[in-house]
Amino acid sequence: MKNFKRYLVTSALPYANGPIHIGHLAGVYIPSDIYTRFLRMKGVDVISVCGSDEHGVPITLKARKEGVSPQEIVDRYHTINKKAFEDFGIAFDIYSRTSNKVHYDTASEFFKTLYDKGEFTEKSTDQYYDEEAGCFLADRYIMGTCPHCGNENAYGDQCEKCGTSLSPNELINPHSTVSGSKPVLRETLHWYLPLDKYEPWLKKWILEDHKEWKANVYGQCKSWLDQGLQPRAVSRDLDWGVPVPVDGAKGKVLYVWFDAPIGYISATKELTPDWEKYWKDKETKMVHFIGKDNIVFHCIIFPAMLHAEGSYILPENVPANEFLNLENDKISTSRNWAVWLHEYLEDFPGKQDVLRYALCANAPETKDNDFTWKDFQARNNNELVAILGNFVNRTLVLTNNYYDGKVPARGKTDSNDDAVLQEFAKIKENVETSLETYRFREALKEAMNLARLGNKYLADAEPWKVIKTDPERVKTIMNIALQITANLTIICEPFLPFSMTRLRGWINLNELKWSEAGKSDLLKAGHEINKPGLLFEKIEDEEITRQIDKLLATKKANEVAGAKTTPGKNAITFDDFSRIDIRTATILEAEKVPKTTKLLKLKIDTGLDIRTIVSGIAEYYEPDAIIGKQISIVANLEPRKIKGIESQGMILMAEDKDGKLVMVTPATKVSNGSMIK
RNA sequence: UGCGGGGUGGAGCAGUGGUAGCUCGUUGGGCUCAUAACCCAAAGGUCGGAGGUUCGAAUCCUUCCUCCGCUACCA
Repeated sequence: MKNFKRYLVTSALPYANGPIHIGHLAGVYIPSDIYTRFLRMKGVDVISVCGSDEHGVPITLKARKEGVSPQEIVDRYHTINKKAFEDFGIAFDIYSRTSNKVHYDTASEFFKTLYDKGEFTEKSTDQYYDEEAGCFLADRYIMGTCPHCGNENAYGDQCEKCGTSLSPNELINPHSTVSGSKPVLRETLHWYLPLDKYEPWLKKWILEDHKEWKANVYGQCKSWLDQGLQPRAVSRDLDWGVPVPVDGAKGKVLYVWFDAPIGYISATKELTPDWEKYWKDKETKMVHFIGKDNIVFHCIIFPAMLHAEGSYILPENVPANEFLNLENDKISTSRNWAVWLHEYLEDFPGKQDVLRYALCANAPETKDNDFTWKDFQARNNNELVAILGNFVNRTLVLTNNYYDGKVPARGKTDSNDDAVLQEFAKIKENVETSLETYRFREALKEAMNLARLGNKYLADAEPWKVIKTDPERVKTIMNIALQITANLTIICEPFLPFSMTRLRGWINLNELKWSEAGKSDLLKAGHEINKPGLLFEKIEDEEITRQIDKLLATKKANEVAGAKTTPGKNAITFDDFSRIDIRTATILEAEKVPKTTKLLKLKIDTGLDIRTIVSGIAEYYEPDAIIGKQISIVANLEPRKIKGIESQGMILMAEDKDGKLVMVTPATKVSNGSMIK
């Protein structure tokens, strides 16, 4: 493995439109923090940079909704998030932001360099413009009727009802979700980064030179590269962001994904005048910690930008994590389905390490994982308290009881003692190897093995028994137990910095370098220790129940909030209405359409005829259960082929606020083909 | 539809060709210094299904099922 002179660790810039939750922590910031702390302890030159990502459309929309300026929004969340990181001991050297001047200058200059080198291509396109709001609309902010399934709430990029991907101009009756008005097409000029041009270079750099990247990262990159890269726009029509530094580019800003990663550079600039040695010296190892949604940006687009610019180094590794779920459900900011850092600390003051431990032990390193409060409790009670806390406690209590808090001298060791002492170095080695290969879960488990070793040692040596027959021997035993404790303060420091600080206080030990780990004379004979407290406390069921109740309350609140009925539609004439042929019918046969989750193929009696209708209700109705049911249908809807089956009409369903579909059935049985009017 | 990542004892994970491991939980025993914590032992898996390659497969190939992503900058 290549030896580097210094390290540059970056952590994904959190988007400043909401607070930080446990998913962010588990996916990005805990691993990056452990990694950074480990490197610092090794005494290598390392800086860790992060900051708020403060541009982009969602922030402007949030601002518009609240009637404040975008700056106010980002100020709010920048402050909250910066504090949350500090509170959890996430040890960035700098937590910057992309709305500050250094960043504007850096991003602007970066763009200018590429522009001057002729790296960009320019292209004019027609895009939807919202005249009322005075802005261009991203695909996502246009809604309309899906041309395929008739869903009236299809987005400009995709219809969630039938799953087809769309482009905004396919939508029938498009309207802006910003103002509600009908958008118009307007021509606009943008700059593109020709990713296709860098494709061969990227292929070699990733697929050949970085086979060691994590499977999820490498696979994702390979998939993109194999499919062929397209030029990507680097500018947007928006008044919030870094202005495009080119004449005639008024009203245009750098697209967020272009400016955000440059935030790493500007943060470094803000931190140190020596920033260039971290970014431009081949002796620097750069590592990006991110979540899986960011893989493409950090592995393909940003490296392509850096490569095009020419003077920058590239990331050595991009250890992306998968996602963390919460109690079996996706974490969601908008649905408030999350554990927010600031709220956690209100409920569990001083227990940062417990969360750090639980999240690291259960980090989504290879696949999505689930965070449950029960698991959190078990990790705390069965591992932190029972194994680590307990070992420390029994060692310190015994030392205080037997030797009045003075470290006893070690006498002659027996073979078991020697075996234990030799384990130190092995454990240190294991932790180190795991950390260097970004396997944090494993590293943590290895670190805990030191405490396990300690417990076993005490159980085997039984000092509380031996003290009655051979007090000299006990001095050796306790000396060794204390050396294990001292080693713990080093080995566990990257993972549990708050607790290890307390532990060092109890044994009167300064923070030691990583290289001291593995030694068996960290505490000299006669060294005095203090009265210990409890390193970790048991978490009772009631506290866990309270958290779960809190989440259940959120779920309820969401349902109430979601209960808002869809806004009414524009008036139509009676003539419009009478053109629709709605009538009753009875289901004769029903079967699932193979290889689909939602579709049922139904044979129905409409009174006029027997016909086939394909309907997306399979998630709510079992085929067998609905045979014989009377329903309402639109009989004169243009036939459509769905999954190769011609569907002749549509079944009327009432859609509940949670998306649940319910049949519209006549209150009492009527003859098939009865008109509904 | 396609592509990427998963599917291993009750839970969470490791294991990429050679007798299936770890942590937690469970059961039994031991110990009593310790926050009923600790130590020992045991039970528990035909490694998502099917087919194939091989002397031999969780591990390679084919196919199917299933979860999560790639599509709302939400890590």
